[in-house]
Amino acid sequence: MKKNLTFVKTGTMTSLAEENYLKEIYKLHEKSGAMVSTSALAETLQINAASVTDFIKKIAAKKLISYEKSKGVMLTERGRQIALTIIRKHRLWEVWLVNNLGFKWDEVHEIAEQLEHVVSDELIELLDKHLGHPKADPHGDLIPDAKGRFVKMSSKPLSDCEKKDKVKFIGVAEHSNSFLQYLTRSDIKLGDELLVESIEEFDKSFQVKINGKDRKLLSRDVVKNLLVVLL
Amino acid sequence: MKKNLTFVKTGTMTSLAEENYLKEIYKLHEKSGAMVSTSALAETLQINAASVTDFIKKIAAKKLISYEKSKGVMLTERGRQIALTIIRKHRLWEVWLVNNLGFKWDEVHEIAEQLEHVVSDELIELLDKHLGHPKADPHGDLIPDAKGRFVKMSSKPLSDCEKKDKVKFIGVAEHSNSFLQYLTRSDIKLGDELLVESIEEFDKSFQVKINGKDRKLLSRDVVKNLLVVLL
DNA sequence: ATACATATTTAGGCTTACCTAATTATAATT
DNA sequence: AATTATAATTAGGTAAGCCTAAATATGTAT
Repeated sequence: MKKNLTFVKTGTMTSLAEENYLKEIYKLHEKSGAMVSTSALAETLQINAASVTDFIKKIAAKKLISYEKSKGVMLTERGRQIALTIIRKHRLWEVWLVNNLGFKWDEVHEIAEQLEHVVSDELIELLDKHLGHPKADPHGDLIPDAKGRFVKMSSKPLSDCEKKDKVKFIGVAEHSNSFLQYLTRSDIKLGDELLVESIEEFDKSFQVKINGKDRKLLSRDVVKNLLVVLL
Repeated sequence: MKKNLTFVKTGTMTSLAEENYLKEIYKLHEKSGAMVSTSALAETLQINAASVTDFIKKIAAKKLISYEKSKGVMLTERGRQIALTIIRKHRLWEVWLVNNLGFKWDEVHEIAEQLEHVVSDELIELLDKHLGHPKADPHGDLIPDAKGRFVKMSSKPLSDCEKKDKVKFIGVAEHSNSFLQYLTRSDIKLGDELLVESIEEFDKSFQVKINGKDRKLLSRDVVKNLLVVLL
């Protein structure tokens, strides 16, 4: 069998491009709950909308997504399973990069985007074992198991909390480096305990006490993106 | 800047195909010491010779190799540095796969062939550190440092040894799974001490004592592919 | 309901990295 | 030196994934 040095895998295999499309469709669907539009996909993938239309027609023909012309796309069960496999790999690699190699949580995304495409079931299961079967990545995003199942956690944005609520910070809704770096600079880490001391009516900013020590003022944009569970 | 989901990197970047060509040219040159022929490259890369001719013209134009029509190719210094970077990454990943994840030495090549193309200088240096700056991979192949330098070891095939020589087995010249698995089954491991007890004149097979315990008969094909250093 | 803006698709092209078949070099043999 | 075998190259294609520009839907505001 001939090799293919460009990683455009043949036959029943999923190509790099396919994997990325499916992953982004999954993530966009998670956010909106609705069908995913061509333009939304084009935006996150940084690919021309016309090219996206082309491509989704191809993967629709492969039954990885269902496609209604001019209306958007949805993953089929097969497409969803592939997407979840990629997400599982991405998040496991992120755990490894942070916990074992010493990267910071705002440095791992790009590298994990490459590692997530490495093909080897045995590798990913051994990696999972090596890491101690983590349930979440360094940003608090849940890691699906080998069958694509999550341990569903009922977190909500801190912005949905009320005065006097005591919560645990378990994830971020926004993954931009600038936000992650803001949190690092502010010394706010996953697992921290937050007590809502007051909410400013005018701008909806939160005064919180962190781990019973530091008091901090968090803007609306910040509290909307901190995912917490009530304690 | 637009992304490229197919990993055909643009501009000054090296594409996957380029990296593989450069790596194989390096390895073939190491073996033969001479210019690398189109057909030899076609053979190891499992790519049609006509395609190879095409491709080497492209990377010659980029000054990664020097190419003399119908005579073969050689790496330029720049090409050599890229090849060594890929080899460094490949071997570091192999160490990780075997030492940290528990793979066997005959199971890691394919996976490392994928991992070697992940692009991140910081990743590879942290991996190197994490592994304790290993000097060789699980097959005894030396790992170049970040600048492409080797700690040159003067090993030779066991077949070049004489009766009564006491040597240490430090690498393999042949990397096929069947050979690696043969060694595993025969319980011959890197680091073992071998004493040449006798050499059969007729078929050049070796009678050796391993670690002062087991006595084994090794065929000419085997002893030619065991790399050793005199003790 | 019509007009306008925005989103989507169609049509036609391009590049990378491959292929086969045909041609031309090079090397080996008589 | 001429023949033959082998290796290398040229010529002409292909598929995957992208692009731009033009055409067509869809949704919104009047």
